[in-house]
Amino acid sequence: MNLPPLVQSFVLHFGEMGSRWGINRTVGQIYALLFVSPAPLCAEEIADSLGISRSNVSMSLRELQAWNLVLLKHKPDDRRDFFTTPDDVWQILRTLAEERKKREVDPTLSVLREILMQRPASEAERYAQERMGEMHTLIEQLTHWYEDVKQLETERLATLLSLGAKVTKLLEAKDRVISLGRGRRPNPANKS
Amino acid sequence: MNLPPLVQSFVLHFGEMGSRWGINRTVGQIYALLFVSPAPLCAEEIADSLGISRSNVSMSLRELQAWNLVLLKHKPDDRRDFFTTPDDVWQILRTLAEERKKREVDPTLSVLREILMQRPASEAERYAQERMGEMHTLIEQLTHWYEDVKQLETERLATLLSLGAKVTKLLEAKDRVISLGRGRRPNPANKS
DNA sequence: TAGTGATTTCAGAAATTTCTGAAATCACAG
DNA sequence: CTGTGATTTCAGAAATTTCTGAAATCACTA
Repeated sequence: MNLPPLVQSFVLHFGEMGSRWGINRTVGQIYALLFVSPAPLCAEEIADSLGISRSNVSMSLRELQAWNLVLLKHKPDDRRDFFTTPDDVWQILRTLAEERKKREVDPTLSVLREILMQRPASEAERYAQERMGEMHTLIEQLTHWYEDVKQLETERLATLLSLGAKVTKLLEAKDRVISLGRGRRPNPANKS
Repeated sequence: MNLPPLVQSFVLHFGEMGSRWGINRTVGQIYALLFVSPAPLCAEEIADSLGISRSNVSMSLRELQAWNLVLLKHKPDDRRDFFTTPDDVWQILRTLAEERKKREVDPTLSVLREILMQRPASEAERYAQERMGEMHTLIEQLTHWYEDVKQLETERLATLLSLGAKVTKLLEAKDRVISLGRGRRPNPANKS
């Protein structure tokens, strides 16, 4: 591996991290390298910088493309493909969330739904279904929230983040106002 | 594997999923099995149900304990250990979030901070640091938000979830009230 | 159409992870 | 102590994943 020390630490860490997620070491390293490179890199440059085979780079880039995590660029009068990551880290976060949901959450929800449709043939199955129902409900709540907030513009999203738990204070305040103004009982869980 | 069909589907799916995360197939399967079992199971029962070796069960349970994902129970006059998962799925979610943060986010933050302390020795390093700074800022924002909302009682958390993006509406309303009442300009990003 | 360089594919090699059975350890009862 | 059963450890076997080099494919030019 032939990189400036700071970049190398970063790349190595992402390699480690990669294996702790589902993606493998090389994929993590390539992503990290692209992320901190000022200009797009071609496959050969990546292979040289990381000291890995050209074919490994090809396969790993394919993987990153499947995750929508890299952008393909071209230089005039150069047939080679060049790769980068998006500039905006918020955009990267969104992509990551979306892809992980697609790969991890959606299949689980669909398996759960499938199982919950069936009729339990024993007390053991009845109880198992009950538990899966609880899990299903929780995941649905989380994904609904996600589908909702992912629509927000980045600025609003950042605002929401920075408020954190303090929004609950607002909720209380709002409930007071409403109940005061219209004589209704507060019901913070009401969706509409 | 010797399980009721519904349970088996669930267990197999979690095994698959496990490998897509960092944990391995067996660990995922054991967790799934415990989750849907009405009563705590001992190691031997797990080994039999899943058709895996006793020693594999032992190592996998150790792994699950390291994740704080299982509870140890004892029956009177029985020396064996029995295992379950917590009843409350929200509690499970909290544990999962906490442990993943500990293993994935915290080490990354610490590597980033370390690198950002250093003085760049070249333009390439300078740019790389800039990018890592962006990443660091984003992750800090996310973890601050997390540290904040994880304190909430489950009921409030659920309320917050169900509101989703609608809280931004409230923020706008609040800003109007404040600016009206006190003659201040709205500043939704203001933390205090 | 032949030639050139970039890229991909893929069979097998290398590395890593997972799993097992046998032995060791442990905890307790008699 | 000694025996019994539960549990853990760990070296190596088995399985899986990752990586490579050689060959194939592709895209484009002359």
